[in-house]
Formats: sequence, structure tokens, C-alpha cells
Amino acid sequence: MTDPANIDDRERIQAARNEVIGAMANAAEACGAKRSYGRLYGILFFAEEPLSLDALAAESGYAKSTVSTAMTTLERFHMVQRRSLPGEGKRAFYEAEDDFWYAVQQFLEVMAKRELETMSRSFAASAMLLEELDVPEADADLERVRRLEAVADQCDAMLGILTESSFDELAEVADAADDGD
Amino acid sequence: MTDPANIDDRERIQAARNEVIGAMANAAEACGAKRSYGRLYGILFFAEEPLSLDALAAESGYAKSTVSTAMTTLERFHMVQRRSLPGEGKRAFYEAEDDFWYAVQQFLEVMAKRELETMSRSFAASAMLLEELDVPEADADLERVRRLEAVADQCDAMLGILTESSFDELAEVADAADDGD
DNA sequence: TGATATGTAAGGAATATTCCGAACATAACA
DNA sequence: TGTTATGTTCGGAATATTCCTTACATATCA
Repeated sequence: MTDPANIDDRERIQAARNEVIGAMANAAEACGAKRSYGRLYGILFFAEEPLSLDALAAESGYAKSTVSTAMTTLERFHMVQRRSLPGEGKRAFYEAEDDFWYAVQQFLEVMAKRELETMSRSFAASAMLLEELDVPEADADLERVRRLEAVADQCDAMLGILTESSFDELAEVADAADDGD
Repeated sequence: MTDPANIDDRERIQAARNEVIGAMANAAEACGAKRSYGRLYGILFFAEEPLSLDALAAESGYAKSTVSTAMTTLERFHMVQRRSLPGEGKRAFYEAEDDFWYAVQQFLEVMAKRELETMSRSFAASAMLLEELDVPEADADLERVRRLEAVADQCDAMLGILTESSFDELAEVADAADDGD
């Protein structure tokens, strides 16, 4: 059942997984989330079956409470799904959203879009204040803020495309854009 | 020279600026940079003339050393430009890149692209390890990693479009994409 | 309902980040 | 070259973050 060759295979597979799991930890950090969330998503991404909190805690080495809050957060981002398997009582099982592009979209939708909207609101508020004034300095500032608003709008449009396009549609967009250039 | 009305105007202008400067601090944080960098960029963005380190320190309230390292970093990102004004000795002056879209592009180019490349390399390394194995479990993992690579490639293509398109070209891309949907 | 297993929340220890101040380095100019 | 003005580096204090432990809450099933 576990002859030397199999043990070696397992180790290699684990090494391959860890490479990706580490990359996901980095990505999470780059996205402003905790590294642990990235690692836990990675573990789930490779899991052959949905994992319970305890299994995830054992596999990852994190405390159960840490895993619990991580799952709650990742669920809000639609990065993992919580399943209640029948006959398993209260116990919940988690699996990763295996469509990684969808996961990326969800992140952009929830985080980037929200961040951008907050920024746009600030720009708008600033513009409002400046419009009420009638001095040259205010005019110059208003011009600058309007440019910021234009960029924010453009970013918003691009984000819309990214979050609303399927993976295949996006490929078309990319091709079209390359032709245009 | 500073009658009540002017003082009031100044305060309002400052309030309008602070609104934007605060938004930029938030944006910097969201982008994984320090809030102080965002604020300093914002101050420069509204400055009527290039500012020296001391002026920036006075205006922002940060220590000069903090401003110094901030400027070095922002310069690497092409978010600010360092100018040596003639007759000013060693003293350097800084001004913000006023094309905000260009600044965004620079950020994507330097940070997002680098991050994505690191991730892609990890995916590739993992795939290499898995290709050498010939067990079903490894095949299943390889399939998953290949999907990750496909998403990373797509993201890279989109990043390319974003970083290589001018503001106006980007609008065309957005329009074309909306038509396509 | 009680007993047990599971999930969540709160507080604090370990760690990482940010920023300041002081020491140091370097360029300009007398 | 010496002096002064400016810029940078480094160590540590203040702060923020992460994650664990413990305590609590809630669901399941006898």
C-alpha cells in the first residue's frame, strides 16, 4: 500500500502543490488579504474532496478558529463554498471555487470595484466643494480633479469588462484590442 | 492680502484637496504601498510648483527621512519626477506625474506584472514536477495547474493591454468590448 | 433535555510595519 | 580644503496585524 515508490510520489506531489499554494499565499498578500487565506484556498484547490474545518486545520497547521474566520471571509468573496453533507450532523465541508477566473472576477468585483467607488466618491465630493468657489486656484484644482474622475471612470469601465466577461469572451476582447493597436 | 473671504476660500480649497489626498492614501494602501506615499503623491499632485524635500516634510508633517525614502520609491514607480532646478545647489525638487492614467499604468507595469510573473513561474515549476510523475493523482493536479496557467496567461494579456494602451485607445477597447457583449 | 461535537468570538502574545530622530554621507560653494 | 546645506541610512519606538488559546454559543442526537 505504501511502498517506497509511492512515498516518493507523494512527496513530489506535495512539493508541486506547495509551490502553487505558496504562490497563492503571495497573491493573497498582494491583494491585501492575509497569507493564510491564500494558503487555505490553495489547500482546498487541490483537495480531492470537500474538507471539514478540523481537516483544514490539521492539513494547514492553523488553529481551527483561524480557519473558521478564513472560511467565512473566503465564502463572502465566493472563493470557497460551504457544503453541508447529509448524515454529517452540524459539520460543514468546504471546497474551493475551482474556476479560478471566476474567483479572480469575484475579487475584482468585491474589492477593486468597492475601492474604486470609494475613490470616485471622494473625487466627486472634492469637485463639488471646488465648484462652489470662484477663484483661479480652485479652477486649476477642479481641472485636476476632473482628470482624476475621468481616469476613475475609465478604470471602472475596464473593471466592468473584466468582471462581466466570461473567460472566453475575455480572450476575444484581448484579441480585438491587439488588432486595434 | 488675506481678508476673511480669502481665508475662507483657502480653507475650502484645502478641504477639497484633503478629500482627494485621503483617497490617494487609501488607494496606496489598497495597492500594497504605504499610506504616506499616497498622501505625499497627493500633495505633489496639487502643488503649483515642484516642492523640495523640506517643503514636502513641512506640508505633510512627515519627517524628512520618511519623505526622502518615499520620493526614492515613488520615483522608481515613475509616479513622481525629481528635478534639479538651476541655481538651487544640491537641492532637488519633486513634482507628481500629472497624467494619472500613466501613473496607474506604471503601477500595473511594475507591481502587478511582476507579481503575476512570479505566480506564473511557480505554476510552471509545479507543472514541471507533476509532468515527471505518472500516477493518476499527479495527472489530476496537473490538469488543475494547467487551468491556473491559462488564467494567469489571460491576466497577463489583459495587463498588457492596460499598460500599453493610451488613455484614448483604452476607451476604444472598452467600447469594442461592450459592443461585443 | 443532557451530553457531545462543532462553529464562532474575544483577548492577548508574537510578529511585522511604519515612521521618527540621530548619525552619517555627499554635493555645492566660499 | 573647510564649511554649510542637503540627502540618505540605520536602529528603535509606536503602532498595527496575525494568529493562537480560551471561553462561549449552537446544533445534533441519545
